[in-house]
Amino acid sequence: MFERESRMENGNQTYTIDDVAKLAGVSKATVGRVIGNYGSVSEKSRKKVLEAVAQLDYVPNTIAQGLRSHSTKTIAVVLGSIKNDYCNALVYAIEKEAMKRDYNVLICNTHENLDKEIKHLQTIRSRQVDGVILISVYTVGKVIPDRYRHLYESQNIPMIFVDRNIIGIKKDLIQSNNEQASYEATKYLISLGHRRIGVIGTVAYSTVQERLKGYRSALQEAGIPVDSSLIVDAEYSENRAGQRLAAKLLDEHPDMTAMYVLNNTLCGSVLLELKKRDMKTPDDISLLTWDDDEINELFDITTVVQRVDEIGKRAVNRLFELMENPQSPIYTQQVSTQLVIRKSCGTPRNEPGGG
Amino acid sequence: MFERESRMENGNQTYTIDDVAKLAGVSKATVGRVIGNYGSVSEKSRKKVLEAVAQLDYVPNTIAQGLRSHSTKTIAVVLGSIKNDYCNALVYAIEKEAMKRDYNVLICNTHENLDKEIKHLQTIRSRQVDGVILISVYTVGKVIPDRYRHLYESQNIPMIFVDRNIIGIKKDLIQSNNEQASYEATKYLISLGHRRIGVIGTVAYSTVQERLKGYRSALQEAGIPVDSSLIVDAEYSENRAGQRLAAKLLDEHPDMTAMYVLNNTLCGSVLLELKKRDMKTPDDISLLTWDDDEINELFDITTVVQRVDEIGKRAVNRLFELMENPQSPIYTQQVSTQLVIRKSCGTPRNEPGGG
DNA sequence: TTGAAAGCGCTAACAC
DNA sequence: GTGTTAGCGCTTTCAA
Repeated sequence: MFERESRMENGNQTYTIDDVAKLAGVSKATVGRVIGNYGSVSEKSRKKVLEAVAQLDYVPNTIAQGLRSHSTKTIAVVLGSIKNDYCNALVYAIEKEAMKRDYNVLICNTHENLDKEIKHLQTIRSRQVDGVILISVYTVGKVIPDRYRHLYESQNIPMIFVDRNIIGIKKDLIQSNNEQASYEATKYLISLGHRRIGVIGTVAYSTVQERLKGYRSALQEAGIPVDSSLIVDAEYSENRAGQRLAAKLLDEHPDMTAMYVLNNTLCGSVLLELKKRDMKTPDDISLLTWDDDEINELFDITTVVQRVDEIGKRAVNRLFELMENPQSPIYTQQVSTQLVIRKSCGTPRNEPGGG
Repeated sequence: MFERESRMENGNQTYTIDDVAKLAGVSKATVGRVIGNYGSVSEKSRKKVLEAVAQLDYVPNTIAQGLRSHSTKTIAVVLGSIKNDYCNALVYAIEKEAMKRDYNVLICNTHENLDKEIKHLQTIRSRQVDGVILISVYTVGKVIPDRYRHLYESQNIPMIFVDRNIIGIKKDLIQSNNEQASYEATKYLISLGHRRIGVIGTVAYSTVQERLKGYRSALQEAGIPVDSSLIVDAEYSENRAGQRLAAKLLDEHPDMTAMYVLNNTLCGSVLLELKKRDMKTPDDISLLTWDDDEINELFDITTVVQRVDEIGKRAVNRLFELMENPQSPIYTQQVSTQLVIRKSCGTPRNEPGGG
């Protein structure tokens, strides 16, 4: 009794549902009904409870709620790195949408490292997170070891993939219409007269493969042979891979008239290489990239803009659907992109009028 | 009994400490000792427990641990927006450091909105987070209402400020040596011959005020009068404030020879305005900014570079110190910066040789 | 070195 | 409409 009173007087202490019940003169079940907004409570009781809550500045303990109700009001976002512009904008959108529903977001960077992804997924499980949004490290061709499969296939925690798919794991996937958008971007370059279009991207990811598919079909449709030496693969981890690969393409393919960059992370360093060689777009070379950025506007770079905000929003909404109905059938959502035409693409050099 | 067995067979179920205890043939207290690594356990028991843990792929339930032990292995980062480059890099560093200690990071964007900050701090409290890193919205001059003071002064949850201070709340603060660095950056501009230096920044934040202080003292030291109309204030929320304010300065102060930008968020849009006017650095105007970025390298902009990684690391380490010893005396850490000189600052135009 | 038992703060049955 | 009670899965006394 003494301790209870001393707690009441201590502004730094947090009160429990018992304190509220005692002050309101009702049982803690009734308090629970009021704050949880379920069951039925008389107006009189409700009022007393709300007054007590206000007086004590009572906030229910989410941890205890979670243990009992199996809902922690938390979603986890697992992705390569929040430093990546796409991921960054995605997390921002997710957090914003989650907040609307009073959910919090746990951020897990995998640094594009398999072990870290596994570790995060384990942690998430032990934290009883309500849902997971995953941009997996798993690249096309890599197989998840059996002993970790349960982390990806657990029916307990709803999980959806964003951007990248994992072949062999059936989950909801939300991504841009990569193939179609890439097809159209390539077609745009072709329409300007380009036939030798270099491509830089991290080939192993499903996303990039889809974009490559669109690139190839546009070329084929135009009767242009696909030269695989024009497609260069950037290892994710390499710092300034874009610079090295742009240099490689420029050195080995003097006939190349356009560069098509499939990851935004790479574009900045491609520009560094162009700067080094004092090459300007579109006069010396045409440049088209994915994902918008302030840089793109400053350099007038034509860009395939992804609606990351929309993707994040849909991811959260879909996750909530799955929380309510885990049996909801799996499907893939493709979000449209926009080709923002600026000034970095022109007609091929040395071919005034198509000579 | 039947249910217990069926759980054992279901790969998707998560096991509890009871399952492990049963399988290992010991009490759950002993299991707790092994996985928590405290007390003393015989080698024999330890081995049995570890085998059972491995066999069941048991992971302790963090929620239950948290409820009982009052440690949730979570720290919360509350800041304006993860989209901001500085915050972004900070969160990245924090998460990396936290992971080393098996702590997870809850991300809370305030969108520079007071109500959202309050709400997040309340949520954090109810979540029994172990520590908080805060870049507060509270600007100089604004007073925290009494009813919310406890959120900032609670002795229950260790909290430290990063970057921005809240006057009147005594907490650890980790920030760059803003005043000194700004003094030196300004001195550098003065040494090139500039006397009319325009400043763009979000004045209300303590960080920016410190930088302004350094700016002023450098001018005073050089005997240059401080013209407050050269200092323009960017509201945080305004989109492309940098562009509007750069335009204002350029229009109203034709004698201005250099611009000094105190927030990185503003620099991109300042460049847009320069581009619009077809002005080049350093020929038409000199430009110096805070916080490095790919853009700065591409545009050869001289920059005060903050060691965000170091700030994040220190923040986490200090937070852990405070968790262990909440009585540890409060202090401020200033992290050094580096003035990276590129090509955006030159001698004032129209003054060849100082005419 | 170990186990039994209490209880963290809450929700959900089940009575009344 | 309301209260009592039994746990959620774990840690932590306290005995043995």
